[in-house]
Amino acid sequence: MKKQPLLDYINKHIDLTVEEKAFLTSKVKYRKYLKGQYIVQQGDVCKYECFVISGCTKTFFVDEQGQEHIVMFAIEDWWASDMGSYITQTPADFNVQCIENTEFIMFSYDDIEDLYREIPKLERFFRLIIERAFVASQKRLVRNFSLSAKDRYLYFKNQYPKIEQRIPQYMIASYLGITKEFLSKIKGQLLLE
Amino acid sequence: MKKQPLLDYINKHIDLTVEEKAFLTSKVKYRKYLKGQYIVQQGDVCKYECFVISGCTKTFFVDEQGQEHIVMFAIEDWWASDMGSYITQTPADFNVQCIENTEFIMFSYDDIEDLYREIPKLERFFRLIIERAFVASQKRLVRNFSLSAKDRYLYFKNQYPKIEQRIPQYMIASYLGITKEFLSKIKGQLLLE
DNA sequence: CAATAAAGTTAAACTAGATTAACATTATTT
DNA sequence: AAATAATGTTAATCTAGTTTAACTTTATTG
Repeated sequence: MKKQPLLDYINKHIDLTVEEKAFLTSKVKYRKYLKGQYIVQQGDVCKYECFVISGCTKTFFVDEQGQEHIVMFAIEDWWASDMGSYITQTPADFNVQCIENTEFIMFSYDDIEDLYREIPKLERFFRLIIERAFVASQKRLVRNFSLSAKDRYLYFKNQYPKIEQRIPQYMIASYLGITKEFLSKIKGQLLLE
Repeated sequence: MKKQPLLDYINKHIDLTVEEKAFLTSKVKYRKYLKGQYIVQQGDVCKYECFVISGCTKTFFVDEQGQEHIVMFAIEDWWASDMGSYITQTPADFNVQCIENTEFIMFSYDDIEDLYREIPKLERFFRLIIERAFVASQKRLVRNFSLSAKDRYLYFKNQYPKIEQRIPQYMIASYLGITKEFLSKIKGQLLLE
């Protein structure tokens, strides 16, 4: 069943009964998007938290100078959304776009409170997930302050070898907060070492 | 009662019964620290999530070159800890130090699961708190990528006027990810505008 | 398979912010 | 009130990373 990967993932954090699993799967929806399609657009209200079954997304925003900044990537077993927009139901700061054909399980804002009511354990589940996401975000902040562009690249390469392989280099540069030209230079330097 | 500010704060997010409030207050501890004292030290395991009743803390880490980087400040109604260390009970990346005499309500790691068991609503409470913290962290990441040092300073000044007033300038520079000399220059430039 | 678009490279000129170091001001302690 | 420590300023020099622009390589499409 298409929703199985979500159940497996949840199962790592909390135990659900058969009935709870049934209720959960009845309340979330499976959907496929094509490469290039948007899940959320800057300015729209984000209606879904999306669990990635397969494929890959980028979350980015476009600044006043028209420059694109990639905030995160999401692959299998990650979450994609503009959480700020989702939790407050206000216009999104970010875009979420599929950079491969991507399958999701989507948690609608309209249904999530029903889910929490029927399955209070999900509060714990999402607390655990978001705790980890917060910690990762803090650590990334720290790396951006304390590491050079080269070291940030090496960290990324080492930490997410799978992601590095399937994503164009200019997007990695954007994620690292540097220009594609400079990343190209860094890679050149690393080859000579 | 010293723990009242915590109850008021929690009350903004969830409703607790009289018994729940009693249980909660029995399980958390009030404590005062002096300016300069540490709540967590880099390398130690973080045992507490600390709610600030009064005073101010800085969360920072020291990099390999011995440079201090301030990750966040916490004043009244904020939380201070190394959440990464707390949730995984592994050595902390960060220090949390009081930069004023500071009063806390402390949630011990050893008691928190009891609290969740007795008061499941607290799972929701902490989920809501951490969602917001995560969103704030993401937005800060974005500002660091897309704004100049000057604009980051102006944002900080505008967003946290109370914090700016009570904290030495060199700490603000550290929080913004710039040197104290450069912040001084920025402030000089702003006076001429 | 030719044509076009997308992605990556190279190098010169430039800039935001760091570094260093000397000095000024403000708190704190004795 | 003098002495010391903490904080803040100024200016010259330096550097990591940007910008611009021309070019190359790799994918995609008609």
